Amino acid sequence: MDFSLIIDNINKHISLNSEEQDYFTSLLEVQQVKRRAFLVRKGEIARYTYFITKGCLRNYEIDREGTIHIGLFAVEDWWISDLQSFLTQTPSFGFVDAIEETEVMRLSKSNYESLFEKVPQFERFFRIIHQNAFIALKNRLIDNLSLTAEGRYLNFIDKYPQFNQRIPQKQIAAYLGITPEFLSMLRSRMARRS
Amino acid sequence: MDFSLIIDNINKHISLNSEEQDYFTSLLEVQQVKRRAFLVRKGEIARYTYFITKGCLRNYEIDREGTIHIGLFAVEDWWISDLQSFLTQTPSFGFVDAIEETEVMRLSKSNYESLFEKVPQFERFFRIIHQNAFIALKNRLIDNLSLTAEGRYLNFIDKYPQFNQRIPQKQIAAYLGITPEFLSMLRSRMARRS
DNA sequence: CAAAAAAAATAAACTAGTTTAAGAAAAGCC
DNA sequence: GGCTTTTCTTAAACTAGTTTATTTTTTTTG
Repeated sequence: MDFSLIIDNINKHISLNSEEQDYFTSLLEVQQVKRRAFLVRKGEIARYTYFITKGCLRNYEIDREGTIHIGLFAVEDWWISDLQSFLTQTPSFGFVDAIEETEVMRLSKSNYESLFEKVPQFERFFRIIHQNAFIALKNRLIDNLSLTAEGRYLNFIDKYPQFNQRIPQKQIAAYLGITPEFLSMLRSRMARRS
Repeated sequence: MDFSLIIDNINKHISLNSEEQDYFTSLLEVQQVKRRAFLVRKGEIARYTYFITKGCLRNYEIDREGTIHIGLFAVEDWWISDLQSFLTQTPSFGFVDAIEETEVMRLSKSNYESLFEKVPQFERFFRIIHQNAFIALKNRLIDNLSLTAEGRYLNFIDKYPQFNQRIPQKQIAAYLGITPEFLSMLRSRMARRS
């Protein structure tokens, strides 16, 4: 089993000795996720948080009108779950599913808690991960308030070029909060101008 | 000095003995904040996190066009700071200022850290506070994507009736991401209909 | 590889929200 | 208490983004 990606990810923020690394990896389970398969469904409790070793997942919610709103796209080297549900162990309001054939390493809530007890440095690690999620969310909120659809799209391409390649436009539109038709129009307008 | 409000706030999530309570309150400093005075300015490092005992504060950012975008309003019994700046001790992107004459109890970053060492339960307390901030932010993002301006306003009144009373409409409009003119129009339309 | 299904493009009619400008009301201030 | 500044209202012209419908292209699947 190849843990190098996840170990490197951890070591970006904390320093583990090999014993701690081994303990950590012993808590992980590998899971293959088929395209369109769900890792978390609305109403279920998110039992795991997931680290992506290959592929692409999304976290989204469906509103009263049935419209999809995307909270997060995640690719290799990212952590994803329905954070609210995972952290509070209450039923999820959203879904997590696979946009592509994906491989994840999952960590259960109980193992996550044990990890904090045995290797307290992980408190710091996950605090940083969650802080970064908060900061990203806040920046996105400000962007949504301050930029036009075109500005948000340019921003998205610039910030996440890797997503722009692999994620269907329809979903990028949902992420940006516009209709796919309008995104299509923006793209053709931008192509015409350049 | 009356610490009952802040002690009650803490005891909603954790249980402290009186020694721990005393240690905690010994780390606090009381500060009076005049209307329009700043607690955090863009470019400065947020040295404190603030608990409001009286009054109303806001956290906001100014975009490239000079438009104000409000991240958070907070009244009595709420914690506020520029979280990104406070937690990472890096220069703030936003401001925190007073909408009314306000009194806060502030906790410095270094005392915040000491608190974790001496009373580890506070790790849990602030984890919950930050989790709740994350959840609120995410819900707001989804609301911004899924509701019309009118829906967001109704939602706002319903969720924060106390804010609707004390906060100028102009600022509510900034929070909702619409112009004050449009909010005024919405209000008169709503009044006409009911 | 062909058929079916899903995604993307185009375009016209429409609507939610902005902009600009001017006047009325309310709040802050010697 | 009156003067100044800020906030709120109203309304008309405008623009960004939606809706609906049709066609084309791409992807999926047997």
